[in-house]
Amino acid sequence: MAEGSSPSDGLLFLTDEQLRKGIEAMFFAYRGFTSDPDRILEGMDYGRAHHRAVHFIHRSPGTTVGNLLSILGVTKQSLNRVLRTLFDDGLVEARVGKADKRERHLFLTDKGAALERMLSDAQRARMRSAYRAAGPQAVQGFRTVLEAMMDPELRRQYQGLKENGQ
Amino acid sequence: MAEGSSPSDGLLFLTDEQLRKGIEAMFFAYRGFTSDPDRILEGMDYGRAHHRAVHFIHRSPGTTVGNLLSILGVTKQSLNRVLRTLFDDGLVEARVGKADKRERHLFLTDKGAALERMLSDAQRARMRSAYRAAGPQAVQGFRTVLEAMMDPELRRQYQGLKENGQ
DNA sequence: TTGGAATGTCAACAACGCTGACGTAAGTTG
DNA sequence: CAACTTACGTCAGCGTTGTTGACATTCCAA
Repeated sequence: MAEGSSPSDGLLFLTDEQLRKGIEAMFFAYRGFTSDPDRILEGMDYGRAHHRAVHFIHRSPGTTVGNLLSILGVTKQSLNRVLRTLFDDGLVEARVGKADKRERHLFLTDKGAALERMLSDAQRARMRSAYRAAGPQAVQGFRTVLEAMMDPELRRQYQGLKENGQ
Repeated sequence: MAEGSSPSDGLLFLTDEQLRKGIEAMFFAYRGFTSDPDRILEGMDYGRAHHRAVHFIHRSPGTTVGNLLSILGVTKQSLNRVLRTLFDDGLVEARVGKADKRERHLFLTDKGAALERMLSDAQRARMRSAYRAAGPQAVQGFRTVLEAMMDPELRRQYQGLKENGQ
């Protein structure tokens, strides 16, 4: 039992202990991932939910409420509460759809775009430094594993964003 | 401007667009990451906070309340609410410290261990399938980037867990 | 015209963060 | 021993963000 005691020795990275470390890495990394925007938003009347809305409206200008709902995976009541404050504060603007007048297309105002920039600058700074420290090959692996971890439905959403992402 | 239009051509993985994709990958992957345990816990009177407590008590049996507080990064009031229900339901047990009687050392009961297993089996299954699909090299990169993304303080916690991790 | 889709809104509630304040037991130090 | 500090518990109150359920409006489509 010197070596080769496991089924097929290239599979040591699939041991429960390795998987557990991956789980904990996700937990701690996600904390870091959200901490910079959270810090910026605290004190303003906004939170993580506002950040997400602003992010995806920036990402896909003109997206509809329903589309945003399916990306964010929350109820319309929950999203609506967030959108209302963003309208009221003049960060987001809704234009009635041309083709389908029931739809409301969402856009950031200049003020909204300014907030989005502040938030995403902070978040990108952390990603950039992590990416730089890890190197391109690690980044490739990072993205591969994350994609494999998504629910198929969410993966489609994610990949959909990629394409129309400018 | 055919190729080589960027400062130093190995750095294309640091463009804003690449970073944005990484950010979105974290967002969607984390949703998948938490969804299986969430599904199991819904209906029981527990939530994500209970899962985290149970996870780290399993991981470091005999850990103290204070230690758990620093790992989870929440207030004692918040943690206490969670621990109380776990005590009441007989999932977690506290033993007064021998050396320092102010400390309470936390352990899972059999019932608690059973819940932990159910939750971590589900979560590991997802990780395992993602790891398998991505391959060992990608997994290596995944872990490297996540570690680089953590706050230094949290990274120490994470690495501390690694060592005493069985 | 009738049904369903897209959206808004009111009300109530739950989970889980937070702060502030107070209490108690037990170590530690002067 | 007295005084301070640490580890923990607890009460009360509050904020964000998620949930259901119910109801209204507008408008596309069959």
